[in-house]
Amino acid sequence: MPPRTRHPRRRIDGLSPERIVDAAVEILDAEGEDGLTFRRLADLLVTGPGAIYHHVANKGELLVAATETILASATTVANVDGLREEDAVKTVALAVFDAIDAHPWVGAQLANPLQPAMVRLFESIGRQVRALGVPEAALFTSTSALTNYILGVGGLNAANARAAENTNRTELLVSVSAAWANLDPDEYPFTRDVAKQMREHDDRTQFLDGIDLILAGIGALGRRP
Amino acid sequence: MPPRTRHPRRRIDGLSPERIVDAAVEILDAEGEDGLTFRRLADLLVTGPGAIYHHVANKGELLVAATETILASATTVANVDGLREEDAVKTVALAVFDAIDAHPWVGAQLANPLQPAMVRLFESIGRQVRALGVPEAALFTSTSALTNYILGVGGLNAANARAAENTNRTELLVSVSAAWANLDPDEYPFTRDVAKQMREHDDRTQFLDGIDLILAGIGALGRRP
DNA sequence: ACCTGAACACCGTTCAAGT
DNA sequence: ACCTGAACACCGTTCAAGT
Repeated sequence: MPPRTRHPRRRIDGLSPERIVDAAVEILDAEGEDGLTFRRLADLLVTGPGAIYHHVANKGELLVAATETILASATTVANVDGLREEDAVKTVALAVFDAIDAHPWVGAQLANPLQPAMVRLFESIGRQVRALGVPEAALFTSTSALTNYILGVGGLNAANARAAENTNRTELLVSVSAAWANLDPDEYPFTRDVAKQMREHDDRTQFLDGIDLILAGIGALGRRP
Repeated sequence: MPPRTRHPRRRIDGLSPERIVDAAVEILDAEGEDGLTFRRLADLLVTGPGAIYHHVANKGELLVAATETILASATTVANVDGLREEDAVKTVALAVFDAIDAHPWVGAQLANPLQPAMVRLFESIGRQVRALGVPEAALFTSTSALTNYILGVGGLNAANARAAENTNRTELLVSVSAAWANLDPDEYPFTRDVAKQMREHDDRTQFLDGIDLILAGIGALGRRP
């Protein structure tokens, strides 16, 4: 009998952009950014590396398409009505955070200005910010502040996942916290003091607290126009 | 007579980590992240690629060291006394922003958790945040929010520089603004409306306004503990 | 039209051989 | 001890040759 593989029914018919992107996401999730190569992808799709170029222009486009499949739902979720604007912002932000948490390589893609997901995120947040009654002149700044914060957290998460490829996340937090606690007390008094909070904090709560902080700032601006 | 080169006096004596890192910064500034290879670096230093490994462990360490030379002064500048805490935060943030503006490849390095410059930035900002009288429980969140925002802006600047390798910055802003203005009015009403602000905004002012927003949020938290 | 896989022009890194 | 540069084990991408 034929050996059972993890992908018994691949290639019953031809390649397609969708099939290629799905395989890319599978590799990215399992092996990280460095694991995605056209040779590895061709192996998984039971073909040669050249075949992929008939459906995808290059690696950059493949990464954009892969990011799209992960963030498509997250960046449009705020259209749910009946929420306070602040809660709608938090809902989108958290959806993006959770998507990056489950697929850390997405975090590194957010900085790509060709990434449609970033425009959708900007749009989703911007609408809520406008609905909050923020003055016209402060709309761009307010939306940018929220978007840049989300991008920054995403970038860090992606980098942390890269650094902790073989350990798990809490182990990494413990080791970073330990490193901070051992810093020179004269040069790094603040970071040392805060090392414990770093170890004990919940990433998700912490992320939301940051969003709240920026929303509070936006509220303060709105009140003195 | 011998031909004049751009580096007539290189290699009068041996290699050193400093010389290697300086050459790396020179290449990074002139040709961007992709331009830095060990072969290119060896050419500039009039040696072979293997020689570099006697002074630098690998490419990652080289990038960390290169980032250090650019951010060393920026991340410690806040020790200037006599400033309001808010102004001290803005001074450090702006120093980092200007460093990234002058050396866009630095922006992509900020997410690296092994980057000592990030710890120094966190420390510098954290001290000022503590001096602002922020409650102990909110110190980590407040400092993280500011740091993540700076990291996010840095990541975007790095990506924009990569995307605009052959055009200049204002040209890029114009083309992004045009792309935004042409988005589907039903799907992207907010982004379309804001496209003009995107084109006309001053990056530096915009960045500082975002810092002000987060500082306002921190102030609001402090007032209701 | 779609696929194949060898080939091209690169990488980062190693290491025997030189001085 | 330091340097050299060929060699190794890869990349992304192209393209003649096949179906």
